[in-house]
Amino acid sequence: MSQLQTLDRGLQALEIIAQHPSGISIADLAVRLDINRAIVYRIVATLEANALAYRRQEGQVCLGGGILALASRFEPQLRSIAQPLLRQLARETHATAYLSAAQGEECVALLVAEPEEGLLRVSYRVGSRHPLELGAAGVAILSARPARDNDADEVRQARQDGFSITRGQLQRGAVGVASPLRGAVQHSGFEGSVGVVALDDLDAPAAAKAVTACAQRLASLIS
Amino acid sequence: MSQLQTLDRGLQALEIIAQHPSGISIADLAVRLDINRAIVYRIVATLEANALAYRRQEGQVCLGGGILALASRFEPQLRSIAQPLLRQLARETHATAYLSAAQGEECVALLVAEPEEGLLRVSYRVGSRHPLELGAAGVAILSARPARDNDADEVRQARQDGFSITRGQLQRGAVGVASPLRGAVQHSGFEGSVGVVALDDLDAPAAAKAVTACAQRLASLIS
DNA sequence: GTTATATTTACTTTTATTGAAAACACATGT
DNA sequence: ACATGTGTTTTCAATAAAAGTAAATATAAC
Repeated sequence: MSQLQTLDRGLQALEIIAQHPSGISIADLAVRLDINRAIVYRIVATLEANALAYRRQEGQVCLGGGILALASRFEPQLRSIAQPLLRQLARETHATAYLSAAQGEECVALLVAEPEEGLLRVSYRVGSRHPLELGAAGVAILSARPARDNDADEVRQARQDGFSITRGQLQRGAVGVASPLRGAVQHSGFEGSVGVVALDDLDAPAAAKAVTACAQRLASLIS
Repeated sequence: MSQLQTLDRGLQALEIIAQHPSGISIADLAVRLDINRAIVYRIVATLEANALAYRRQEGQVCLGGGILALASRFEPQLRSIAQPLLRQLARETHATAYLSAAQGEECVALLVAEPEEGLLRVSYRVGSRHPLELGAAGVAILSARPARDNDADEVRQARQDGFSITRGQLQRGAVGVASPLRGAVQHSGFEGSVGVVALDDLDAPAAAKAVTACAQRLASLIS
């Protein structure tokens, strides 16, 4: 399964540019990518031609508006419906709430809402990926699939309970609770779960209740 | 100003994938890009590795969650504040409302809100680009810059009025009204404008009033 | 003016990419 | 079991594309 170096570098560059809201210089970009400056000029020119980057007067390279054009094609209805529910869930549980989806063999965080209060909070970045087997979100998704012989115990348990709880799988000292989106959505091929993540102080039973309720609510809204 | 073919093809592929919410087959993608299937496999593999695409069981290539990770870095506060204002503006004027920004020498549509009612509506796609000199949005942005000798008449006029009106510059039979974001935002290096676009039946004076009010409101909110 | 820095261009070397073909996997039907 | 078709991966030689160096050209800073 070979990949394309040039494309990969370009996408990495895009990622780095995105990490710098006020822009990054070509020179710095070259350092971060560990490649020749001349190459970076060509990469940026190509990104620019596709509206994914642009340059300020000072020469800083910034993320371009084209990225919104792409993102706006991504489940827009889902986002606008889910975001307020997640905010509410974050408030209720005093924890970081998220919506994740299965993509291939991985679990990707699509939307995140952080609680307003609280000194410490576990931040879970949009776009984070990890294997489906790891973490509450992925386990919840697996538990919504038909039972298989090689299912992990956690998955079986989650299938019974309607939600999954994992501790420290993705991050030491973090607890995650998640519940899958069931019903009509599933049949459309979308596999997702709603969950929260917090430090060990999470009131797990209460969170489980809130999370499953939120998942059911969301599933019914998008059916 | 040379570009990189491989990167360009990859980005084109991404764009095409985004246009197909339910996914597109590798074969179709190869046809659309007019390149060998084997290459497309490599492109998709690379996009996949960067979470910008993923494949369903049936093999359809879909837009990946990584795109949200990138987009979430793009002026998130701006978007959440501006979107409701635009919706309101669209309702008031019965026209398609938008927020645009200057990126290099081009004007890019960042956010769009379409009026709910109305049979015909001019749709303006997020991510659309055109020269700053063309269209109400770009003219409005230029009018917020310091006066220059080679400014077009439209720009001078807009600088006086506080808003710009153009007819049929981007699309025959379409009228655009836009007003620049002034104040603190400007000094942060962001150059933007709020506007509406509609068919010739637009009540231009009323729209101009609503648009300038919206621009001022938005500018004050994000200062 | 000088110096420094950023950007583009020119050009050679190298190598990643291409594209065709073949091998492979995996269904579906005969 | 065998053929047929589709989708996917791999192999491999030819080549175009990209890399990287250096030089040329801006552009700004002093």
